[in-house]
Amino acid sequence: MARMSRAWLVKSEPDAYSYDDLERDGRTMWDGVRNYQARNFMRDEMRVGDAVLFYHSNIAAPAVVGVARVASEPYPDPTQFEAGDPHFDPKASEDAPRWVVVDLEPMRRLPEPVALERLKEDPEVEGLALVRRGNRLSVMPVSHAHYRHVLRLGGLDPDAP
DNA sequence: GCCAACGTTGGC
DNA sequence: GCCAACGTTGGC
Repeated sequence: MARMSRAWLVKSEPDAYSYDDLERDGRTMWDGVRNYQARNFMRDEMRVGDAVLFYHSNIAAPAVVGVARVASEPYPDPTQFEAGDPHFDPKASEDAPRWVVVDLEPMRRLPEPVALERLKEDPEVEGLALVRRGNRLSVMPVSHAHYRHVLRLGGLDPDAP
């Protein structure tokens, strides 16, 4: 039996890379993740076809703004090998890569962005890592129930293709 | 292995 | 711009 697809949330500062940018590019390499917990989720659990909530962070009104799709298996993050790159890691080598990426593709923009402020007062999303105090993870798992709820809040039918 | 200092994230 | 909450680093 095929693996059940999973749902995730990724954060991005829109000044650095926004959902608009993802739609413009059509596909992007999700590079620069330098946190072990986030890395482990990507490396060990993210697979092609998984759904991804795309969240804009570090702005006046942080919000989930769209849905993306994991478009590749995890593979070594090339920026870790590039001296001079902001994400260069001198302790990583081609033989022993430390960091991974996946490719992401845009799926649907949410007709109504779902603000963090909105989620924080919603008992339906209790347990969602995003609304836990002090959470700084940039890649986190989202339950199917929470994923579907966020889509509905954003004005999408979770059962529509 | 402890823990203080430091750096980063990200909401506000 | 502030600062709380973390994660990492490095001296010991």
